[in-house]
Amino acid sequence: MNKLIPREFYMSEDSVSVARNLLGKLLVVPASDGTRVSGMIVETEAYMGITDRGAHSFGGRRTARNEVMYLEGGRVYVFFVYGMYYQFNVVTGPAEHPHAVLIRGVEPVEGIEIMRERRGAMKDKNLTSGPGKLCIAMAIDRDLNGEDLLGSRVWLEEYRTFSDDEVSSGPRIGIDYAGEDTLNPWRFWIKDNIYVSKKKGLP
DNA sequence: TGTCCGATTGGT
DNA sequence: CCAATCGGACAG
Repeated sequence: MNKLIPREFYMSEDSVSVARNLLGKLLVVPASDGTRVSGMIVETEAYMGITDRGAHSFGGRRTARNEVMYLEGGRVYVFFVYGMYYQFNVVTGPAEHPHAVLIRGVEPVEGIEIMRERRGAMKDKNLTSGPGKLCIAMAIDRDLNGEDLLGSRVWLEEYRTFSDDEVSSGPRIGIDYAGEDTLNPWRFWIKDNIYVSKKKGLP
């Protein structure tokens, strides 16, 4: 067990497939005392580089914020948004190929008590069911930006796999400004899992 | 330097 | 439905 995901997994240029295959992987971010805090990935979105109007790297945009998107696959891209939330991404593909996969939901596996403390008086179903929520629960912030997923501060492990009939896909969330790219089915999630983020207004 | 707005969330 | 809350991107 505890099988580390190797570099090759992240190096694929097919970021949509990587997003699909990240489902079921275990995201591990040890607490400061070394305690394992982890969650199984249940929802992802692919951001497809310079041709994707929804991506920070659209049009070749390259700034201090998104610089790590241009590194080789297997790096962590963390950014801050809405004045209060962080978002955790996995960089994919070779260097100078600024694709990434946003992790939008995880199911708590280890260290759930620590997650509860970090999230305050929230019901368990709200601990990690959204990209901002899981960053709070797993103590992911700006400090992890650029970190290597083959290092010792944050990494992914094999955990379990899901067949295609257990997985759904559809348009990404919160990118209404992306024009013709808004409707691309680049979001993936595990059917019926309660840690998939809830879109406002849906059951 | 000034303005606009966001890969969200939680409460009304 | 909407406020919170502030850094990044870009215009000037």
